[in-house]
Amino acid sequence: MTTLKDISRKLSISVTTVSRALNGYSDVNEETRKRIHQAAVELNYRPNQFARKLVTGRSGLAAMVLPDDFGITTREIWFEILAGLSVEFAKHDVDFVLKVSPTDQIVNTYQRLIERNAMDGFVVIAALPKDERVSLLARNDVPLVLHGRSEQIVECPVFDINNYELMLQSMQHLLELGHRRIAFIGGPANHGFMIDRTRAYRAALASGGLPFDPDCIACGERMTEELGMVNSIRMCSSGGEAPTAFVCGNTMIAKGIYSAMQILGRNIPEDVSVVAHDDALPEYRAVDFRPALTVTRAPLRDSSRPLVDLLVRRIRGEPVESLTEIQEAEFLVRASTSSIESKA
Amino acid sequence: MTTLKDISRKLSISVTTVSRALNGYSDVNEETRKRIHQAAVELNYRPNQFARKLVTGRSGLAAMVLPDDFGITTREIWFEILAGLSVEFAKHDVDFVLKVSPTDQIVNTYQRLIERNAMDGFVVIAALPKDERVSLLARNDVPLVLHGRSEQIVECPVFDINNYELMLQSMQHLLELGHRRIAFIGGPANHGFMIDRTRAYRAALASGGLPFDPDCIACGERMTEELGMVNSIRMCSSGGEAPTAFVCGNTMIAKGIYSAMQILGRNIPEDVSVVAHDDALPEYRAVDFRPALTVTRAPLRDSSRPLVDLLVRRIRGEPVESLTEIQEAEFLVRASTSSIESKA
DNA sequence: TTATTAATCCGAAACGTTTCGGATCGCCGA
DNA sequence: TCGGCGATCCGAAACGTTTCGGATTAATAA
Repeated sequence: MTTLKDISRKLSISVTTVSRALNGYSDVNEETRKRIHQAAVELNYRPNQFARKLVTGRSGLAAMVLPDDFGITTREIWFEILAGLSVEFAKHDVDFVLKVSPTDQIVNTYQRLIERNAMDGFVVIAALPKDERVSLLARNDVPLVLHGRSEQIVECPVFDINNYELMLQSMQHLLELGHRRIAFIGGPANHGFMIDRTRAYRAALASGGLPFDPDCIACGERMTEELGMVNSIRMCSSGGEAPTAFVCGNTMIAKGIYSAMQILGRNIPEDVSVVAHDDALPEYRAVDFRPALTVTRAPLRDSSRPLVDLLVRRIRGEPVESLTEIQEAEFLVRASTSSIESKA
Repeated sequence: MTTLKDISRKLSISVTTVSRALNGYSDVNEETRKRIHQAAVELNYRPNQFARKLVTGRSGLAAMVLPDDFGITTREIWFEILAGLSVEFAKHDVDFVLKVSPTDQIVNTYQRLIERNAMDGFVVIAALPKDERVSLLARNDVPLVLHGRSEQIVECPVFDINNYELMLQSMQHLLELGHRRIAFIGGPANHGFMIDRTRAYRAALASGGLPFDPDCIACGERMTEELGMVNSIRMCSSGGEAPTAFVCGNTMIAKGIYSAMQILGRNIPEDVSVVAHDDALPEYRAVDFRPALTVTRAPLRDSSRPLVDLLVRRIRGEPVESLTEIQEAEFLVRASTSSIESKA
């Protein structure tokens, strides 16, 4: 392993100057800088990040800790997120460490990690409105980036999609098509994104002069096909008036609804319209649904980069105020929605 | 952050002694050791692993690098492996870093990691008979543990299941039931486990006095439902004699065969028997197949612990000879296999 | 009594960086 | 001639450990 001292010796230049040359300081002659760089590549020099950490305090390590029961989502989605983060972090020369912890031990795990003081920062996914992880990290002044907004006033970078707006779009689309009874099958009620979407759902109903019916909204810890299937069947076969349209928290839920409607003998879009939010894996293409699914789209895959960028910039010391990014979803009208009139 | 010096100051004991006390050296009085330990917990001391690395050379970091196209398996399986490794490594106080790399860049990624000299070791999954990753790591003297045996003579710990034996068991079971035409639908032909299983497949055929028919064996890069479906249909509907039994590389392939047989109107186990190797996720329970699937079982989940143990021991300097672990699979006879006579 | 030994302890160097606070030198303007 | 300045360079300290090679003391053996 070659060190600064090796270069220094070879060139008869002080270690200080070698260090400063390699780190791009201005007080080194352009000519010597060149010689130093050349020697560095010749000797295949790689800075020792541990020595560096000792003096700068930065380790080049970032972590994510996730619950061993997968929390709100599935193995596949987690993997997608992990893989994305890993490659994005690598671009900034930071190593991504993965911690998996029993769900009831998550906060302890964070606590230990903070005490060890080895990570430059954390990415926290699916923030709750009041999130213990977030407050713990913030309290200890360790950088984090949040996916999903948190109610807590906390000084940290945030990346999120505009959940309020995308729900509004879906609803307006359905309202314009003449739907008067629109159901919403979403995700875990306590999560930020669900709160936003629910708010938008109610706002849209109100703007359309429609009442809010608790029977037309369903939440569930896991946003699965099953959730969509079970709840759409319930809504369609209970005593009340059946919905003519469904808005789904994701495409799996939509898939469940597709199956349910087939079972019930109702056609999409003639009898019921379906809209979903699509943040799904590349394989689960909403466009491959039959009929093709109308969606608001904001692929999960696209969130790794902004998340990592924000965290890295935070670690570098950029002021937090500049580190918020809210992404708008695309709205893609396809074949799963149609005007209510066509039913008659 | 509290350091050795803080404890040293508080107790008026030299840093040296504090360090030695905490590391369990014998040349420190039992009484002072107690005082030091107590002070350490009072001050919430956590050793700085970076400083430690600088002098011992060990960082407490282990890594795995995997291809961004998932290689032979799926997101779900990778996640299962990652999660298992993460929790097992945590038990040894090592952080698990995940690297995802474009498939054609894998070796470069390793190269860079080796040069940076930051990882204590690597876990390498699905070893090829001649594996560039393995030889690269071995050549540079960096510890690794192998899942799956490699043909290369290489000094490294290995964990594997006994692929030869489990295939033999499945085949003997089918032979005893009177099957004479047995197909094998497996995985990627170049992988160690497939080589072993194919060898056992042929050996079993030979021991039963049966010919080897290339039409009765199918390999595929990805061990998916589709692979099982497509190949079993092909084997059953081509000109030749249809197999009366299938041995499958995993349970997904078996699932594909189940679907295929349903399409073809053949019953399991009356018309065809099916055996699979089951290393699957907890949810894909072979026992839930209808009819329940006969399997050789060795859950993937159970491999994290031995893998991590072996690697950690290697890093600690144990001699490699003692670091091989071959696990036998269970053989679970269920309802998907039956005697060939029952067909008549 | 003296040499030896065992039990404890410690000073200082080393690991590979970064950075603070100068030092040197040539040149310019006054 | 001299003070000052800009451009380059460097020594030394610091980060928090571990470890080598003793030092000290008291007990034991000769």
